[in-house]
Amino acid sequence: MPIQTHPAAKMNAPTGLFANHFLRGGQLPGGWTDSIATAGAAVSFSQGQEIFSEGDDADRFFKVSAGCVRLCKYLASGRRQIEAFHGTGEIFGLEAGDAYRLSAEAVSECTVVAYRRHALQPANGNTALFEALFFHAMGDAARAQEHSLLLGRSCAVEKVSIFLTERARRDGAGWAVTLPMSRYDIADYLGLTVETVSRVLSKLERDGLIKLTTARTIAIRSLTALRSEEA
Amino acid sequence: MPIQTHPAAKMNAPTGLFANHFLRGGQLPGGWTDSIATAGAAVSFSQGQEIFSEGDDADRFFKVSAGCVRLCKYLASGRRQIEAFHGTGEIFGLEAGDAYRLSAEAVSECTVVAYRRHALQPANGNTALFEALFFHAMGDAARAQEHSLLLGRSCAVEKVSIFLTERARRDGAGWAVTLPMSRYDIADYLGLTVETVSRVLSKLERDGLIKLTTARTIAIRSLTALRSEEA
DNA sequence: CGTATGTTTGACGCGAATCAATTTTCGTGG
DNA sequence: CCACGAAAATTGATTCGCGTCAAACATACG
Repeated sequence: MPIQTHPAAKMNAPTGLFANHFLRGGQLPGGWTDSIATAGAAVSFSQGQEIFSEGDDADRFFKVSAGCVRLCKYLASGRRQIEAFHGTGEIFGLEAGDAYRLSAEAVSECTVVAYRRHALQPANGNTALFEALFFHAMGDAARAQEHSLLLGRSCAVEKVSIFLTERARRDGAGWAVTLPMSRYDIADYLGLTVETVSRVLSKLERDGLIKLTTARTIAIRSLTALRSEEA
Repeated sequence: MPIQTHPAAKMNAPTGLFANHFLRGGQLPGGWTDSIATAGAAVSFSQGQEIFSEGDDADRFFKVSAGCVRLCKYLASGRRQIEAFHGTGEIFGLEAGDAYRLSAEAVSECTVVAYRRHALQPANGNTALFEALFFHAMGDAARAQEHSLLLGRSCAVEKVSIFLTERARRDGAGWAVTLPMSRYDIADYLGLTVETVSRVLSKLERDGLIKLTTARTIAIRSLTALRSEEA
């Protein structure tokens, strides 16, 4: 069975300002990076390492060239909320203000390329880049809203099911989903505890919807059934 | 005691593309509307009326000139999640795709002005408008992420407390917070039930943090104490 | 004034968090 | 290559916050 197409991918091209770009979450059209100065060569981070921290001066933004990055926020109580995971080709860390509102950390060993924010100049006639950034911001907002929906109105089984189908759609490798992140990361992304995530995965396996090949590799037995678990 | 300034308002002006605009959530600089064609005069909606529906052709976007609008999504199960409330001066309904991803409804009697999306042309040299839209999108993303944090990692008391302090900050009318929306709306915004919202408000009143003057008017007794209820 | 809608309060049950204990996985050095 | 220790993941027992169900009360509207 083919992986179903995400609703957003079905949209037709709109008119006017909106006629040129259709981007998947966080991505920008190829070649755009040539038009602005980079802050340097690609930088690698080992697993768990911090790329930038909430409150840091947001003078740079990044593109993932390999691996996976998480954007998260820590509360005074020690709780953590992961806002998003960013994989290869996606950009992150572009802020409107002068400080990062979230921290970025390497989920897995990863490589990112940094770009200087002040290199972005709207007056230089590079409307294509400008448009791309605009759509990036719009995509960010859309994904954050989807995330809110997930967090606000779903029970544990629904959350995990949605997470898995979304993952399956992303890496598009058929039924095998490879998770770069830990159960803790998944829990903090879904607003659950590690134990609950683990329990739900076990339940989904007992029900025959998935198979936990290894802890970080999940085979999806029935995407249809899994989707039906989504509210 | 003065209402505390929201962190975002404290940011210093950044450089480059980011040097010109500092906008509160969803707002655009005055006068920008003169530069594009409107779809017509202001339109009024009565309480509860639908402005647009999820899936509708998103050829227009709107600015609230009076009243309050809610953006929400309905799940198949009948559950509803409110993503945001938009008050006077804020714009909403600007989409990257060709269809609205959310429905917009009038929370209170309200008036909005519609603008044609295709009137937005980046090539006409109107970089100021373009920048404004970019920052609008960035602001949308930021607020959606704050919302995620709220939904994912807060208990009922924290959610309501954050909601109230945010409201107090918005209308800035000292200690009296006027709520244009019902308890149902608040509940669906916070990912709670009406009963829980009501119970928490009663508890906050019992504890002396607020005073329920009328159902839709709340006097804040101690903003400090209320803030300490936040996570 | 009566009906509908919105709000509050109470009783109860369920789902997910918490606390606790294994088991598994994985990185590291012998 | 295997042994070891640490971290990750799973599983179980119990608690508790919030949802659900139900009813009383308040407010707005025709």
